[in-house]
Amino acid sequence: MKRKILVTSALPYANGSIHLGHLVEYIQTDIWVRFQKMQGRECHYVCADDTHGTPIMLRAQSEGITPEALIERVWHEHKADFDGFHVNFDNFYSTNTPETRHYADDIYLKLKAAGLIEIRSVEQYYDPVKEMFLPDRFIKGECPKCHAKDQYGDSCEACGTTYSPTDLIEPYSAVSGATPVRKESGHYFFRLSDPRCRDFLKQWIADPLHVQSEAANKLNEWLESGLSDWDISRDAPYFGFEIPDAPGKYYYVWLDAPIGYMGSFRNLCDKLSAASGKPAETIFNEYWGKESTADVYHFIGKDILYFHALFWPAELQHAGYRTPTGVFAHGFLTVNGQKMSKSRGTFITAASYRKHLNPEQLRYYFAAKLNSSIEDIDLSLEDFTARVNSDLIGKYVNIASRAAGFIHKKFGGVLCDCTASLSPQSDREKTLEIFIRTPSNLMPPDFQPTGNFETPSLTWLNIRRSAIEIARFYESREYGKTLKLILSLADEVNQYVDRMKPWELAKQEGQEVKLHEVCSVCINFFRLLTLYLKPVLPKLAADVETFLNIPPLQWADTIALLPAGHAINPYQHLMTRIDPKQVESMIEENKASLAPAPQASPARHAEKQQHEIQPIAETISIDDFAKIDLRIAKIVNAEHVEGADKLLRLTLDIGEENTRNVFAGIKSAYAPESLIGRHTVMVANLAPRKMKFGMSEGMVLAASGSEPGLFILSPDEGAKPGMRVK
RNA sequence: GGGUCUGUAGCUCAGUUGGUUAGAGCAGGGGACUCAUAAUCCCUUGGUCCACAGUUCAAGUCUGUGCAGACCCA
Repeated sequence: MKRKILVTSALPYANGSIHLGHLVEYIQTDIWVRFQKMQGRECHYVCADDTHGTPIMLRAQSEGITPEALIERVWHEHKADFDGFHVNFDNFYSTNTPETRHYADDIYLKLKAAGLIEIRSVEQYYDPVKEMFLPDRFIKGECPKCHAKDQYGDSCEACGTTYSPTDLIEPYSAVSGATPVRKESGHYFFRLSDPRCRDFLKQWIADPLHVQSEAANKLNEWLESGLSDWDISRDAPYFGFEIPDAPGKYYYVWLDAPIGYMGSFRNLCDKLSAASGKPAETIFNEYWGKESTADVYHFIGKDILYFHALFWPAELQHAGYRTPTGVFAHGFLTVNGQKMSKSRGTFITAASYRKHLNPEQLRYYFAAKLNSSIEDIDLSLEDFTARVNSDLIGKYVNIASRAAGFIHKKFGGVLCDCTASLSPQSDREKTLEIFIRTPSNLMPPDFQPTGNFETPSLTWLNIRRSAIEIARFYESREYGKTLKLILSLADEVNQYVDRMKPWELAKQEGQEVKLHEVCSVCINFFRLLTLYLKPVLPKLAADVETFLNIPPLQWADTIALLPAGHAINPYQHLMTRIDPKQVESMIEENKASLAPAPQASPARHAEKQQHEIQPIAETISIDDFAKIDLRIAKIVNAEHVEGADKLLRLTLDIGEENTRNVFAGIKSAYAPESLIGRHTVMVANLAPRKMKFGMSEGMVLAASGSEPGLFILSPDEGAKPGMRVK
């Protein structure tokens, strides 16, 4: 029976852009999924945007849009990034969907029926101005230990101490600035401390197939120190799902995030059902039902291990679902050996990378660094350039390039029969052939995988026998080892070409047959190397399939040769080298990009990664500043501009006789109607600029950062059009 | 503060249950070649395995204590 596999990557939070740190995980997972599909397995890869929680709610408020509009916009942005990096989800969905709500309610109610939900009163800080309870990260104050100012409510960034927000000295709300007050409220807890949960988790973690050993160490530490109950509710106002039997209480975003895997998959089941005729519910149960024989794997960052390896299996177990087959945690990304940093220009978003460099080259480099452990991986930009150029262009692509010329110039683009030269020659080779055709880990002891491959048939045997090991490395997420092995095969092929010296054969009379054979053999070697690299380099592999004029490569194709007379297409460059200047300009652009909005909301979620603000620009004098004439402007009209993706046409009153016409690139963040009547700030003495849509007579000021979101300024009450800002 | 993980050549990394003289790729040096995107091939110089102490016939590998970095502490 076909092996059935469901794979997930952690859900990106709909409050920020995808960056290179996120991509480690999506690329790691995508490679694994592509490998499984090439093996002919029934594999589904689902993900979704994680859309709930206070940060989303506040961000939408500050942008003057609904949370639904915000998550809709971010979804499209995320989707474009994933497509750009060839991350091929079978379904990329959202947690703010009926399916996710259904399973959240279902799991909650089953846990409640099992007696695992308890209501308890919790005293928390409350913002009396905003009339809302404040999450720890939205309370700031002085660190009780080192007395650093403006620290978050959960831990001090200066001394690293962790504490509770009530320990802060002179706390204030990061939302309104008000002094928070303590207030009690009923919270819903998942009783993880129940012996049923503890006993189940203990045995679940003990199975080395479920989590890596490093992760098990960590999980056992939590188990041994005693599990606490988990607070799964939040008070209104909150953007999320209201708990069915508890008005004004919402599921904490971390409750419905993993359930989003189910929601996304259920949504996919509807599509699969339409194609297969099998009821969606049946398909769903084949993967999530208690008796499921399918595999379910979660790829996650090491920081969110406890959500996926403690809470999640315990929830599933006691709500009557199957538990994950495996939870695979990976490490974090550093750039040039350090945390990603905005000031160093190494906080690189997916969109920024795509502007300057080839996404598949990043896939290759990440794959070369990835293994099955939770160690961090480093993107060393110099090493990245050197390695991609040397491995991919110098070694691998070079093989096609050096064979294709002869095939076209001398043989009309047609291959000859390679059967004779690639069939086993000696008795030893014949033995090896049998081993390859009856997959087994046992190799004849006298077979040395490296050394002197004087015959092409031996090289061919070696390339094919490696399929077993390469597959094993992919399966166990040892991509670095996979690529090392594949590249050693590419070295062997280049050595073969060097020994055969086709450029000499081409000059000799009567050597045409030999030349044809050498080049055709080379193309066959190249075809298999491409097959092995395909999970990592899907786009390049597709280009090679076009070049070789063959159907999409599958793992089973490792046995066959291209037939005699097979015509290939003219060779075109398959990949260009990285110029270090491309990397430099990407870094420079990231350094130069506008300072991000100082968001109190951390973008920490499905994957956390550190944020910094842009460095302050060089000092200017008061006279320099005085040159800029800033005026209060009343927006008397605002409208869409036909044919413009980003612009709104604003009509501004600054007290002059005539109004000003200004084009502002704020369409993504504001509906025109919402702006009419507002006061804002404009640069009144900016040289008029002729644009495609008319003359722009100034500019309005808005804050933005590397994350999505744009925020125009508003003067305090009382400011009148035409007043100077200074 | 407690815990998990990491530290091997200029760079990026392999080093199985302790077992000969610690390996690879890149970079560097020398040579060959010119089909190929200045690619390729052959030869070659690099190491206090973070530090100190210990266990052992034997330690990169095991133990302890430091130092440095990453993450977690619901």
